[in-house]
Amino acid sequence: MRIGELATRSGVSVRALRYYEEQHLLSAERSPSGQRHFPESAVDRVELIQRLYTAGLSSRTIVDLLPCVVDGDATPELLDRLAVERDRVDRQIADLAATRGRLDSVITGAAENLRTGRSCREAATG
Amino acid sequence: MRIGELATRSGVSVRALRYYEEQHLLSAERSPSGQRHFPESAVDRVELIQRLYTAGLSSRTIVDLLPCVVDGDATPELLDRLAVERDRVDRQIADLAATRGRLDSVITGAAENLRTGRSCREAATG
DNA sequence: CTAGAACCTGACGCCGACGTCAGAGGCAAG
DNA sequence: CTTGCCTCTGACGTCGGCGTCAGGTTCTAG
Repeated sequence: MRIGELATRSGVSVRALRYYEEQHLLSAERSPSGQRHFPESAVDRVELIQRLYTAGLSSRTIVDLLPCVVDGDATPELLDRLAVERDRVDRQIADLAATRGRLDSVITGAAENLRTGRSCREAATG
Repeated sequence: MRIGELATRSGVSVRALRYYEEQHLLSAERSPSGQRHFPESAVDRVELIQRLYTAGLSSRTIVDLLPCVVDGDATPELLDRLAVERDRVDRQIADLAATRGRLDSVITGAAENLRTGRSCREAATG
């Protein structure tokens, strides 16, 4: 498929796809006129890339790990880097969970204050 | 305390602290000579700010929500924004958990391939 | 054949959370 | 007094993941 279709199907911009190719995250056949042609599998691959991006991995890291993630093909060194990233994601999740808890208790408390018709500040001074 | 001490105690750079003040995330008394002086409570506050940053909130959002988070003082509108952010964090956690699972199974699979002394690629071609 | 959509390659713009450098005070110790 | 560290205010630099514009080619529908 051409780049426009891949863009709509994977939900990312055409510009982003070109960027991914530039970063060697994605490869494409070229038609004689120079247009990119992607296989069906590119849709999944782009979604995977997005997933890794949102997990905080950089292009550099992703390009190193992708062969391993896609093919299951790894060296001990790659395995290490994968474990490092997984652990980072673990810490990130724990951190977010703590923040979520904090936000939640703030929401609960503030909602309670609203319901009882007074803020903590007012409660303190009055 | 002065800015250097706050920096070492909260684990962020002096530059970052000045930036936080500039963004109205932090306020400081000034000595006659212009040096900032922070109360003890600033340490916790900086850690809270860091927590919210790493949860993906922007300075703009944090500055709006901080009074609420710190004082429990909220309007219905603020409560909405808090809930929006909490839900975003929820989705982020779910997303990360999925990615973590993916990474983990890749690691397991690749480790298995290494242990059995062959890659998937080799397994496919031989 | 032609209009318009889709595609191409540069190349500059952007944004946020700082890093970093410059140049100039301030402050405790010997 | 001076040495040396801390602090100050600008102000420009950075980096990553694109957005966006320019100027040109290519594909497709009528």
